[in-house]
Amino acid sequence: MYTLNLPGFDLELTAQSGQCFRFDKIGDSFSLIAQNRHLIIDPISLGKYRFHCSEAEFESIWRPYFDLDYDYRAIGRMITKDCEYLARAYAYAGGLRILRQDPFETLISFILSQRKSIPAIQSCVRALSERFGKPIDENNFAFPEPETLACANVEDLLKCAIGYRAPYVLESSRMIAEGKINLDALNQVGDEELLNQLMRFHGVGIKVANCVMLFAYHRMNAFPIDVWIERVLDQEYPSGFPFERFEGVSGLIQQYLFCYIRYQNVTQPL
DNA sequence: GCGCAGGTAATCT
DNA sequence: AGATTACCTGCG
Repeated sequence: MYTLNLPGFDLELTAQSGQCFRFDKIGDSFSLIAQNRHLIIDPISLGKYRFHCSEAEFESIWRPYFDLDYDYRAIGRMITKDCEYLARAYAYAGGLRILRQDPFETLISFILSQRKSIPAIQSCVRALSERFGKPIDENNFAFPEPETLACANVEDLLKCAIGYRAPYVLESSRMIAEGKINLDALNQVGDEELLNQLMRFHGVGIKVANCVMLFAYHRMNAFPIDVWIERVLDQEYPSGFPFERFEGVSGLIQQYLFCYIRYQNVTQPL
């Protein structure tokens, strides 16, 4: 157990932000499968958390995973009062952190995400892990390796309710297993090249590629545009969003806007 | 039974 | 280039 203060960090918001599909809320606590581990986190009070792991594990694994050393205050200073809508979004979602997730898991998860709700994506990812992943403990399974999915039968994949995305998952896994694309090597390339390389995967378009860039490669300027963000841009920025003003961190802005519009939709649905 | 949910690729014009 | 359409599956 390791309890500490992490001022400004909002675990609940981060867990339900849609960037990661392996959080479960159990009572007041959160269960997470990542890094080939299973982690329980108890919120104690505002900005204070108890991690069910050693201090050493927290510092070496989870502090980087939760991106706790990135300076999120800098972007807060960029969002001034004249930003109006964005300032409100930031007031709500400023505690969000961009997780540093595994590229393969992120790639496959977002290939699955098309035409699916978040709960449906979660259940698909869990099914894939239970069927093809390495057991971590009695009830929890790591996300499968590319080599395992590359050898899977289509029927077994279809049992995970992934439907027409099965060939996408299979082919992408094969490309990686065969070394046609090296996901680790992509850490070294620039944003534009990374986008192009990711879009070589069948089933990966501009939106999914940007999600992988932001959530797995921590490219803070990647700006995924889905139906929700499209609505925000249409309704709140009819004359265009000032991307130049947030050059380098527009992906974070996207996350604030995304969480805020979804929150509004939950609390006061149309 | 029908329409839609955090899209993509193929196939039009 | 831009618009249209089919597509697995689960849920209301």
